[in-house]
Amino acid sequence: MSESHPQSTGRARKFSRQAPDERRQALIAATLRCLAEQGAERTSIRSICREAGVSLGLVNHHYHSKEALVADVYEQVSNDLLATLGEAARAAEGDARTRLSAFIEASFSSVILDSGLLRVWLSFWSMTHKSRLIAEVHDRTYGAYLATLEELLQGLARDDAPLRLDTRLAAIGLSGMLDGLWLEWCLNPRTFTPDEGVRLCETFLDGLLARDVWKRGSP
Amino acid sequence: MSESHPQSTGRARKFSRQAPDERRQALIAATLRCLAEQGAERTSIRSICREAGVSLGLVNHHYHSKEALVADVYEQVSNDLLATLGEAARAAEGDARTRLSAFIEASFSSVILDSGLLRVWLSFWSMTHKSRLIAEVHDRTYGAYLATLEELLQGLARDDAPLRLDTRLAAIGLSGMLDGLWLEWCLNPRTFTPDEGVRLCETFLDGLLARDVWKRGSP
DNA sequence: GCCACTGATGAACGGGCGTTCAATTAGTCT
DNA sequence: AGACTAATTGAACGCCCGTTCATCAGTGGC
Repeated sequence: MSESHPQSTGRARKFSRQAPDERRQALIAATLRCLAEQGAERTSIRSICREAGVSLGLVNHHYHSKEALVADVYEQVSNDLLATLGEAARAAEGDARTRLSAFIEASFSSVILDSGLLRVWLSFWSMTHKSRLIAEVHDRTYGAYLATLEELLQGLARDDAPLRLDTRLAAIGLSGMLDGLWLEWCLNPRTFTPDEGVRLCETFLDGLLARDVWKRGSP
Repeated sequence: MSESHPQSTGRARKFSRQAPDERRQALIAATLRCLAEQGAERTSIRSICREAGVSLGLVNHHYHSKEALVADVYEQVSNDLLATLGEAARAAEGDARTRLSAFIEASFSSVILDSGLLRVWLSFWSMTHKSRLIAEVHDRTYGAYLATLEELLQGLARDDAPLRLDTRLAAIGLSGMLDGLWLEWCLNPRTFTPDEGVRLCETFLDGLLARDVWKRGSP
Protein backbone atom coordinates (compact mmCIF):
# COMPACT_ATOMS: atom_id res chain seq x y z
CA MET A 1 0.00 0.00 0.00
CA SER A 2 1.00 3.60 0.38
CA GLU A 3 4.32 4.29 1.98
CA SER A 4 2.73 6.90 4.19
CA HIS A 5 0.93 4.20 6.16
CA PRO A 6 2.17 1.43 8.40
CA GLN A 7 3.28 -1.68 6.57
CA SER A 8 3.29 -5.23 7.78
CA THR A 9 6.88 -5.68 6.70
CA GLY A 10 8.37 -2.74 8.58
CA ARG A 11 7.94 0.30 10.81
CA ALA A 12 5.65 3.12 9.77
CA ARG A 13 7.21 6.30 8.53
CA LYS A 14 6.71 8.96 11.14
CA PHE A 15 6.67 11.77 8.61
CA SER A 16 7.54 12.57 5.04
CA ARG A 17 9.98 15.18 3.96
CA GLN A 18 9.03 17.86 1.48
CA ALA A 19 10.86 20.59 -0.32
CA PRO A 20 10.51 23.88 1.58
CA ASP A 21 8.44 25.43 -1.22
CA GLU A 22 5.92 22.61 -1.23
CA ARG A 23 5.70 22.55 2.54
CA ARG A 24 5.20 26.28 2.71
CA GLN A 25 2.44 25.95 0.17
CA ALA A 26 0.73 23.30 2.29
CA LEU A 27 1.03 25.49 5.37
CA ILE A 28 -0.45 28.43 3.49
CA ALA A 29 -3.39 26.32 2.36
CA ALA A 30 -3.96 25.00 5.87
CA THR A 31 -3.82 28.50 7.33
CA LEU A 32 -6.34 29.69 4.79
CA ARG A 33 -8.75 26.90 5.73
CA CYS A 34 -8.35 27.74 9.41
CA LEU A 35 -8.91 31.45 8.92
CA ALA A 36 -12.00 30.80 6.80
CA GLU A 37 -13.54 28.40 9.26
CA GLN A 38 -12.47 29.77 12.61
CA GLY A 39 -11.43 33.36 12.07
CA ALA A 40 -8.23 35.00 13.28
CA GLU A 41 -8.91 34.65 16.98
CA ARG A 42 -9.15 30.85 16.89
CA THR A 43 -6.46 30.31 14.26
CA SER A 44 -3.40 29.28 16.24
CA ILE A 45 -0.15 27.76 15.11
CA ARG A 46 -1.37 24.59 16.77
CA SER A 47 -4.60 24.51 14.77
CA ILE A 48 -2.74 25.28 11.56
CA CYS A 49 -0.35 22.38 12.16
CA ARG A 50 -3.25 20.10 13.02
CA GLU A 51 -4.99 21.11 9.80
CA ALA A 52 -1.82 20.57 7.77
CA GLY A 53 -1.15 17.25 9.49
CA VAL A 54 2.28 18.22 10.75
CA SER A 55 3.82 18.75 14.14
CA LEU A 56 3.80 21.91 16.17
CA GLY A 57 7.33 23.04 15.47
CA LEU A 58 7.14 23.01 11.71
CA VAL A 59 5.67 26.45 11.15
CA ASN A 60 8.53 28.12 12.98
CA HIS A 61 10.98 26.04 10.98
CA HIS A 62 9.69 27.48 7.70
CA TYR A 63 8.56 30.87 8.96
CA HIS A 64 10.26 32.93 11.62
CA SER A 65 6.86 33.96 12.99
CA LYS A 66 3.14 33.43 12.62
CA GLU A 67 2.91 36.96 11.24
CA ALA A 68 5.19 36.10 8.31
CA LEU A 69 3.06 33.07 7.45
CA VAL A 70 -0.16 35.09 7.49
CA ALA A 71 1.44 37.78 5.33
CA ASP A 72 2.26 35.09 2.76
CA VAL A 73 -1.34 33.86 2.91
CA TYR A 74 -2.63 37.40 2.41
CA GLU A 75 -0.38 37.97 -0.58
CA GLN A 76 -1.39 34.71 -2.22
CA VAL A 77 -5.13 34.95 -1.60
CA SER A 78 -5.16 38.51 -2.92
CA ASN A 79 -3.30 37.57 -6.05
CA ASP A 80 -5.53 34.55 -6.68
CA LEU A 81 -8.68 36.59 -6.20
CA LEU A 82 -7.61 39.42 -8.42
CA ALA A 83 -6.47 36.93 -11.04
CA THR A 84 -9.89 35.29 -10.98
CA LEU A 85 -11.70 38.60 -11.41
CA GLY A 86 -9.27 39.82 -14.06
CA GLU A 87 -9.68 36.58 -15.93
CA ALA A 88 -13.45 37.02 -15.96
CA ALA A 89 -13.07 40.52 -17.39
CA ARG A 90 -10.56 39.41 -19.99
CA ALA A 91 -12.71 36.46 -21.02
CA ALA A 92 -15.70 38.69 -21.75
CA GLU A 93 -15.91 39.41 -25.45
CA GLY A 94 -17.00 42.91 -26.26
CA ASP A 95 -16.23 46.52 -25.44
CA ALA A 96 -14.81 48.00 -22.27
CA ARG A 97 -18.22 48.25 -20.68
CA THR A 98 -18.86 44.56 -21.23
CA ARG A 99 -15.55 43.70 -19.60
CA LEU A 100 -16.35 45.89 -16.61
CA SER A 101 -19.73 44.22 -16.27
CA ALA A 102 -18.04 40.85 -16.32
CA PHE A 103 -15.69 42.00 -13.57
CA ILE A 104 -18.63 43.18 -11.49
CA GLU A 105 -20.64 40.02 -12.04
CA ALA A 106 -17.65 37.90 -11.08
CA SER A 107 -17.39 39.98 -7.89
CA PHE A 108 -20.89 38.82 -6.98
CA SER A 109 -20.37 35.19 -7.86
CA SER A 110 -20.65 32.51 -5.23
CA VAL A 111 -16.87 32.07 -5.08
CA ILE A 112 -16.52 35.61 -3.76
CA LEU A 113 -19.73 35.93 -1.79
CA ASP A 114 -18.61 33.56 0.89
CA SER A 115 -18.68 34.32 4.59
CA GLY A 116 -15.57 32.19 5.02
CA LEU A 117 -13.72 34.51 2.68
CA LEU A 118 -14.96 37.47 4.69
CA ARG A 119 -13.59 35.88 7.85
CA VAL A 120 -10.24 35.60 6.09
CA TRP A 121 -10.32 39.23 5.08
CA LEU A 122 -11.42 40.43 8.50
CA SER A 123 -8.40 38.60 9.86
CA PHE A 124 -6.07 40.45 7.54
CA TRP A 125 -7.69 43.81 8.16
CA SER A 126 -7.55 43.40 11.91
CA MET A 127 -3.80 42.77 11.68
CA THR A 128 -2.91 45.74 9.48
CA HIS A 129 -2.58 48.17 12.33
CA LYS A 130 -0.26 46.10 14.49
CA SER A 131 1.78 44.46 11.75
CA ARG A 132 3.83 46.50 9.34
CA LEU A 133 4.28 43.41 7.19
CA ILE A 134 0.54 42.87 6.77
CA ALA A 135 -0.06 46.57 6.17
CA GLU A 136 2.47 46.50 3.35
CA VAL A 137 0.75 43.52 1.76
CA HIS A 138 -2.56 45.37 2.00
CA ASP A 139 -1.19 48.47 0.32
CA ARG A 140 0.41 46.45 -2.44
CA THR A 141 -2.56 44.20 -3.20
CA TYR A 142 -5.18 46.90 -2.88
CA GLY A 143 -3.05 49.01 -5.20
CA ALA A 144 -3.05 46.21 -7.75
CA TYR A 145 -6.82 45.88 -7.37
CA LEU A 146 -7.30 49.59 -7.98
CA ALA A 147 -4.93 49.49 -10.94
CA THR A 148 -6.96 46.73 -12.56
CA LEU A 149 -10.19 48.64 -12.08
CA GLU A 150 -8.59 51.81 -13.35
CA GLU A 151 -7.37 50.07 -16.48
CA LEU A 152 -10.87 48.82 -17.20
CA LEU A 153 -12.28 52.29 -16.64
CA GLN A 154 -9.71 53.83 -18.97
CA GLY A 155 -11.08 51.54 -21.64
CA LEU A 156 -14.47 53.05 -20.95
CA ALA A 157 -13.18 56.59 -21.24
CA ARG A 158 -11.52 55.68 -24.53
CA ASP A 159 -14.75 54.31 -25.98
CA ASP A 160 -16.58 57.46 -25.01
CA ALA A 161 -14.20 60.07 -26.33
CA PRO A 162 -15.77 63.35 -25.20
CA LEU A 163 -16.12 62.02 -21.67
CA ARG A 164 -13.67 63.26 -19.13
CA LEU A 165 -13.48 60.61 -16.49
CA ASP A 166 -11.30 60.76 -13.42
CA THR A 167 -10.44 57.08 -13.65
CA ARG A 168 -8.46 57.02 -10.43
CA LEU A 169 -11.35 58.34 -8.38
CA ALA A 170 -13.86 56.26 -10.30
CA ALA A 171 -11.87 53.13 -9.52
CA ILE A 172 -11.83 54.05 -5.84
CA GLY A 173 -15.58 54.60 -5.87
CA LEU A 174 -16.31 51.35 -7.66
CA SER A 175 -14.05 49.39 -5.37
CA GLY A 176 -15.69 51.04 -2.38
CA MET A 177 -19.12 49.98 -3.55
CA LEU A 178 -17.95 46.47 -4.45
CA ASP A 179 -16.23 46.00 -1.10
CA GLY A 180 -19.01 47.56 0.95
CA LEU A 181 -21.72 45.46 -0.68
CA TRP A 182 -19.59 42.33 -0.47
CA LEU A 183 -19.00 42.94 3.21
CA GLU A 184 -22.65 43.54 3.95
CA TRP A 185 -23.83 40.56 1.95
CA CYS A 186 -21.45 38.25 3.78
CA LEU A 187 -22.54 39.60 7.16
CA ASN A 188 -26.20 39.16 6.29
CA PRO A 189 -27.09 37.53 2.95
CA ARG A 190 -30.77 38.29 3.48
CA THR A 191 -30.35 42.03 2.95
CA PHE A 192 -30.10 41.92 -0.83
CA THR A 193 -29.48 39.49 -3.66
CA PRO A 194 -26.26 39.23 -5.65
CA ASP A 195 -28.19 40.41 -8.71
CA GLU A 196 -29.23 43.55 -6.89
CA GLY A 197 -25.61 44.13 -5.97
CA VAL A 198 -24.63 43.90 -9.62
CA ARG A 199 -27.38 46.34 -10.55
CA LEU A 200 -26.22 48.84 -7.94
CA CYS A 201 -22.67 48.82 -9.29
CA GLU A 202 -23.96 49.13 -12.83
CA THR A 203 -26.04 52.10 -11.75
CA PHE A 204 -22.97 53.75 -10.33
CA LEU A 205 -21.13 53.18 -13.60
CA ASP A 206 -24.03 54.55 -15.61
CA GLY A 207 -24.01 57.61 -13.41
CA LEU A 208 -20.32 58.13 -14.14
CA LEU A 209 -21.03 57.98 -17.84
CA ALA A 210 -23.88 60.47 -17.75
CA ARG A 211 -21.67 63.25 -18.96
CA ASP A 212 -22.74 66.18 -16.85
CA VAL A 213 -23.09 64.22 -13.69
CA TRP A 214 -19.46 64.01 -12.76
CA LYS A 215 -18.73 67.69 -12.51
CA ARG A 216 -21.70 68.34 -10.24
CA GLY A 217 -19.79 66.94 -7.30
CA SER A 218 -16.64 68.89 -8.13
CA PRO A 219 -15.84 72.15 -6.39
CA MET B 1 -10.72 66.05 49.94
CA SER B 2 -12.57 63.55 47.87
CA GLU B 3 -13.81 60.47 49.63
CA SER B 4 -12.35 58.33 46.91
CA HIS B 5 -8.82 59.12 48.07
CA PRO B 6 -6.90 58.30 51.22
CA GLN B 7 -7.48 60.69 54.09
CA SER B 8 -5.18 61.50 56.94
CA THR B 9 -7.89 60.69 59.43
CA GLY B 10 -8.62 57.16 58.22
CA ARG B 11 -7.86 54.28 55.94
CA ALA B 12 -8.16 54.58 52.18
CA ARG B 13 -11.35 53.34 50.64
CA LYS B 14 -10.61 50.20 48.72
CA PHE B 15 -13.35 50.79 46.23
CA SER B 16 -16.49 52.78 45.67
CA ARG B 17 -19.90 51.34 45.08
CA GLN B 18 -21.90 52.32 42.09
CA ALA B 19 -25.38 51.58 40.88
CA PRO B 20 -25.34 48.71 38.39
CA ASP B 21 -26.39 50.99 35.52
CA GLU B 22 -23.56 53.43 36.14
CA ARG B 23 -21.03 50.66 36.53
CA ARG B 24 -22.18 48.95 33.37
CA GLN B 25 -21.83 52.25 31.57
CA ALA B 26 -18.28 52.63 32.81
CA LEU B 27 -17.45 49.09 31.71
CA ILE B 28 -18.93 49.76 28.27
CA ALA B 29 -16.83 52.91 27.92
CA ALA B 30 -13.68 51.08 29.02
CA THR B 31 -14.34 48.23 26.60
CA LEU B 32 -14.81 50.69 23.78
CA ARG B 33 -11.47 52.33 24.53
CA CYS B 34 -9.75 48.94 24.60
CA LEU B 35 -11.29 47.79 21.34
CA ALA B 36 -10.34 51.06 19.64
CA GLU B 37 -6.76 50.97 20.83
CA GLN B 38 -5.92 47.29 20.88
CA GLY B 39 -8.48 45.53 18.72
CA ALA B 40 -10.48 42.46 19.62
CA GLU B 41 -7.53 40.10 19.91
CA ARG B 42 -5.85 42.08 22.66
CA THR B 43 -9.00 43.19 24.45
CA SER B 44 -9.32 40.87 27.41
CA ILE B 45 -11.49 41.06 30.48
CA ARG B 46 -8.31 41.85 32.35
CA SER B 47 -7.43 44.82 30.12
CA ILE B 48 -11.01 46.09 30.30
CA CYS B 49 -10.94 45.98 34.09
CA ARG B 50 -7.55 47.68 34.14
CA GLU B 51 -8.90 50.40 31.85
CA ALA B 52 -12.01 50.85 34.01
CA GLY B 53 -9.96 50.85 37.20
CA VAL B 54 -11.80 47.95 38.76
CA SER B 55 -10.88 44.45 39.77
CA LEU B 56 -10.92 41.37 37.61
CA GLY B 57 -14.13 39.84 38.84
CA LEU B 58 -16.37 42.83 38.26
CA VAL B 59 -17.22 42.23 34.62
CA ASN B 60 -18.61 38.80 35.40
CA HIS B 61 -20.55 40.28 38.26
CA HIS B 62 -22.42 42.63 35.93
CA TYR B 63 -22.36 40.52 32.77
CA HIS B 64 -22.66 36.78 32.59
CA SER B 65 -20.03 36.70 29.85
CA LYS B 66 -17.62 38.82 27.86
CA GLU B 67 -19.83 38.30 24.83
CA ALA B 68 -22.80 39.97 26.55
CA LEU B 69 -20.66 42.99 27.42
CA VAL B 70 -19.41 43.38 23.86
CA ALA B 71 -22.96 43.06 22.53
CA ASP B 72 -23.96 45.96 24.79
CA VAL B 73 -21.01 47.97 23.49
CA TYR B 74 -22.00 47.22 19.89
CA GLU B 75 -25.58 48.29 20.51
CA GLN B 76 -24.56 51.52 22.14
CA VAL B 77 -21.84 52.54 19.70
CA SER B 78 -24.16 51.88 16.79
CA ASN B 79 -26.94 53.93 18.28
CA ASP B 80 -24.59 56.79 19.12
CA LEU B 81 -23.11 56.82 15.65
CA LEU B 82 -26.43 56.71 13.85
CA ALA B 83 -27.74 59.43 16.17
CA THR B 84 -24.76 61.62 15.28
CA LEU B 85 -25.28 61.17 11.56
CA GLY B 86 -29.05 61.56 11.81
CA GLU B 87 -28.54 64.73 13.82
CA ALA B 88 -26.31 66.17 11.11
CA ALA B 89 -28.94 65.43 8.49
CA ARG B 90 -31.74 66.90 10.58
CA ALA B 91 -29.73 70.01 11.39
CA ALA B 92 -29.20 70.80 7.72
CA GLU B 93 -31.70 73.36 6.57
CA GLY B 94 -33.00 72.81 3.09
CA ASP B 95 -34.52 70.13 0.91
CA ALA B 96 -34.08 66.40 1.04
CA ARG B 97 -31.00 66.50 -1.10
CA THR B 98 -29.34 68.95 1.28
CA ARG B 99 -30.08 66.70 4.22
CA LEU B 100 -28.63 63.71 2.40
CA SER B 101 -25.50 65.67 1.60
CA ALA B 102 -25.19 66.60 5.25
CA PHE B 103 -25.48 62.93 6.18
CA ILE B 104 -22.76 62.03 3.70
CA GLU B 105 -20.46 64.83 4.79
CA ALA B 106 -20.89 63.79 8.41
CA SER B 107 -19.94 60.25 7.38
CA PHE B 108 -16.61 61.60 6.18
CA SER B 109 -15.93 63.78 9.19
CA SER B 110 -12.95 63.15 11.40
CA VAL B 111 -15.12 61.61 14.13
CA ILE B 112 -16.05 58.78 11.78
CA LEU B 113 -12.86 58.49 9.76
CA ASP B 114 -10.91 57.07 12.64
CA SER B 115 -8.86 53.90 12.47
CA GLY B 116 -9.72 53.26 16.11
CA LEU B 117 -13.37 53.17 15.19
CA LEU B 118 -12.58 50.74 12.40
CA ARG B 119 -10.80 48.48 14.88
CA VAL B 120 -13.97 48.52 16.97
CA TRP B 121 -16.10 47.60 14.00
CA LEU B 122 -13.74 44.88 12.83
CA SER B 123 -14.06 43.41 16.30
CA PHE B 124 -17.83 43.32 16.04
CA TRP B 125 -17.84 41.93 12.53
CA SER B 126 -15.40 39.19 13.40
CA MET B 127 -17.70 38.07 16.20
CA THR B 128 -20.93 37.95 14.21
CA HIS B 129 -20.41 34.44 12.92
CA LYS B 130 -19.65 32.79 16.24
CA SER B 131 -22.00 34.81 18.44
CA ARG B 132 -25.71 34.80 17.85
CA LEU B 133 -26.03 37.73 20.24
CA ILE B 134 -23.66 39.92 18.24
CA ALA B 135 -25.22 38.88 14.95
CA GLU B 136 -28.60 39.99 16.24
CA VAL B 137 -27.21 43.36 17.24
CA HIS B 138 -25.69 43.72 13.79
CA ASP B 139 -28.97 42.95 12.04
CA ARG B 140 -30.88 45.34 14.26
CA THR B 141 -28.46 48.27 14.04
CA TYR B 142 -27.70 47.87 10.35
CA GLY B 143 -31.44 47.72 9.75
CA ALA B 144 -31.85 51.02 11.60
CA TYR B 145 -29.01 52.52 9.54
CA LEU B 146 -30.67 51.43 6.29
CA ALA B 147 -34.04 52.72 7.50
CA THR B 148 -32.54 56.16 8.15
CA LEU B 149 -30.96 56.27 4.72
CA GLU B 150 -34.17 55.06 3.11
CA GLU B 151 -36.17 57.75 4.83
CA LEU B 152 -33.82 60.40 3.53
CA LEU B 153 -34.04 58.93 0.03
CA GLN B 154 -37.81 58.89 0.18
CA GLY B 155 -37.64 62.60 0.76
CA LEU B 156 -35.65 62.83 -2.45
CA ALA B 157 -38.21 60.83 -4.38
CA ARG B 158 -40.96 63.08 -3.04
CA ASP B 159 -39.18 66.24 -4.18
CA ASP B 160 -38.73 64.79 -7.61
CA ALA B 161 -42.22 63.54 -8.29
CA PRO B 162 -41.89 61.79 -11.65
CA LEU B 163 -38.88 59.89 -10.41
CA ARG B 164 -39.42 56.27 -9.52
CA LEU B 165 -36.71 55.42 -7.06
CA ASP B 166 -36.29 52.04 -5.45
CA THR B 167 -35.41 53.59 -2.12
CA ARG B 168 -34.65 50.28 -0.43
CA LEU B 169 -32.06 49.33 -3.02
CA ALA B 170 -30.72 52.87 -3.23
CA ALA B 171 -30.19 52.88 0.53
CA ILE B 172 -28.29 49.60 0.31
CA GLY B 173 -26.12 50.97 -2.46
CA LEU B 174 -25.38 54.20 -0.65
CA SER B 175 -24.57 52.40 2.57
CA GLY B 176 -22.33 50.02 0.64
CA MET B 177 -20.37 52.89 -0.85
CA LEU B 178 -20.20 54.75 2.47
CA ASP B 179 -19.01 51.66 4.34
CA GLY B 180 -16.60 50.55 1.64
CA LEU B 181 -14.95 53.95 1.35
CA TRP B 182 -14.87 54.37 5.12
CA LEU B 183 -13.20 50.99 5.49
CA GLU B 184 -10.62 51.70 2.83
CA TRP B 185 -9.84 55.16 4.13
CA CYS B 186 -9.25 53.84 7.63
CA LEU B 187 -6.99 51.07 6.33
CA ASN B 188 -4.96 53.51 4.27
CA PRO B 189 -5.78 57.23 4.53
CA ARG B 190 -3.38 58.03 1.70
CA THR B 191 -5.58 56.50 -0.98
CA PHE B 192 -8.08 59.34 -1.21
CA THR B 193 -9.21 62.41 0.71
CA PRO B 194 -12.45 62.69 2.66
CA ASP B 195 -13.62 65.31 0.16
CA GLU B 196 -13.14 62.86 -2.67
CA GLY B 197 -15.16 60.33 -0.73
CA VAL B 198 -18.00 62.80 -0.39
CA ARG B 199 -17.85 63.56 -4.11
CA LEU B 200 -18.03 59.86 -4.98
CA CYS B 201 -21.16 59.40 -2.90
CA GLU B 202 -22.69 62.52 -4.39
CA THR B 203 -21.93 61.18 -7.84
CA PHE B 204 -23.75 57.99 -7.01
CA LEU B 205 -26.75 59.99 -5.82
CA ASP B 206 -26.73 62.14 -8.94
CA GLY B 207 -26.67 58.98 -11.00
CA LEU B 208 -29.74 57.72 -9.20
CA LEU B 209 -31.53 60.98 -9.94
CA ALA B 210 -30.69 60.96 -13.63
CA ARG B 211 -34.10 59.63 -14.52
CA ASP B 212 -33.33 57.08 -17.17
CA VAL B 213 -30.29 55.70 -15.48
CA TRP B 214 -32.00 53.55 -12.93
CA LYS B 215 -33.92 51.33 -15.27
CA ARG B 216 -30.85 50.52 -17.33
CA GLY B 217 -29.70 48.06 -14.69
CA SER B 218 -33.18 46.58 -14.28
CA PRO B 219 -34.20 43.39 -16.01
C1' DG C 1 -25.64 51.37 66.15
C1' DC C 2 -26.22 47.28 63.95
C1' DC C 3 -27.51 44.17 60.40
C1' DA C 4 -28.77 42.47 55.98
C1' DC C 5 -27.96 43.30 51.31
C1' DT C 6 -25.31 43.51 47.53
C1' DG C 7 -21.48 45.55 44.89
C1' DA C 8 -16.62 44.62 44.71
C1' DT C 9 -12.42 41.98 45.28
C1' DG C 10 -8.62 38.91 43.80
C1' DA C 11 -6.75 34.25 44.19
C1' DA C 12 -7.31 30.02 41.91
C1' DC C 13 -8.36 26.82 38.02
C1' DG C 14 -7.83 24.64 33.73
C1' DG C 15 -6.55 25.65 29.38
C1' DG C 16 -4.51 27.72 25.03
C1' DC C 17 -1.10 30.68 23.18
C1' DG C 18 3.71 31.63 20.28
C1' DT C 19 8.18 30.39 20.40
C1' DT C 20 12.47 27.69 21.37
C1' DC C 21 15.44 23.87 20.84
C1' DA C 22 17.61 19.34 21.52
C1' DA C 23 16.63 15.02 19.63
C1' DT C 24 15.07 12.17 15.82
C1' DT C 25 14.70 10.55 11.23
C1' DA C 26 13.91 10.58 5.93
C1' DG C 27 16.21 10.95 1.98
C1' DT C 28 20.51 11.71 -0.67
C1' DC C 29 25.13 11.29 -1.83
C1' DT C 30 29.31 8.88 -1.74
C1' DA D 1 26.12 0.35 3.45
C1' DG D 2 27.15 4.08 5.83
C1' DA D 3 27.44 8.96 6.59
C1' DC D 4 25.76 13.35 6.14
C1' DT D 5 22.22 16.94 5.82
C1' DA D 6 18.30 19.14 6.74
C1' DA D 7 13.31 18.54 7.40
C1' DT D 8 10.56 17.20 11.22
C1' DT D 9 9.22 16.23 15.83
C1' DG D 10 7.34 17.26 20.43
C1' DA D 11 8.40 18.52 25.14
C1' DA D 12 9.16 22.56 27.66
C1' DC D 13 8.97 27.64 28.80
C1' DG D 14 6.63 31.64 30.28
C1' DC D 15 2.69 34.09 29.54
C1' DC D 16 -2.28 35.44 29.08
C1' DC D 17 -6.97 33.91 28.74
C1' DG D 18 -12.36 33.64 30.64
C1' DT D 19 -14.69 32.13 34.41
C1' DT D 20 -15.67 30.86 39.27
C1' DC D 21 -16.26 31.72 44.02
C1' DA D 22 -15.21 32.46 48.90
C1' DT D 23 -14.51 36.67 51.09
C1' DC D 24 -14.74 41.55 52.12
C1' DA D 25 -16.84 46.14 52.69
C1' DG D 26 -19.95 50.19 51.57
C1' DT D 27 -24.68 51.55 52.27
C1' DG D 28 -29.66 51.97 53.45
C1' DG D 29 -33.27 50.43 56.62
C1' DC D 30 -34.28 49.44 61.12
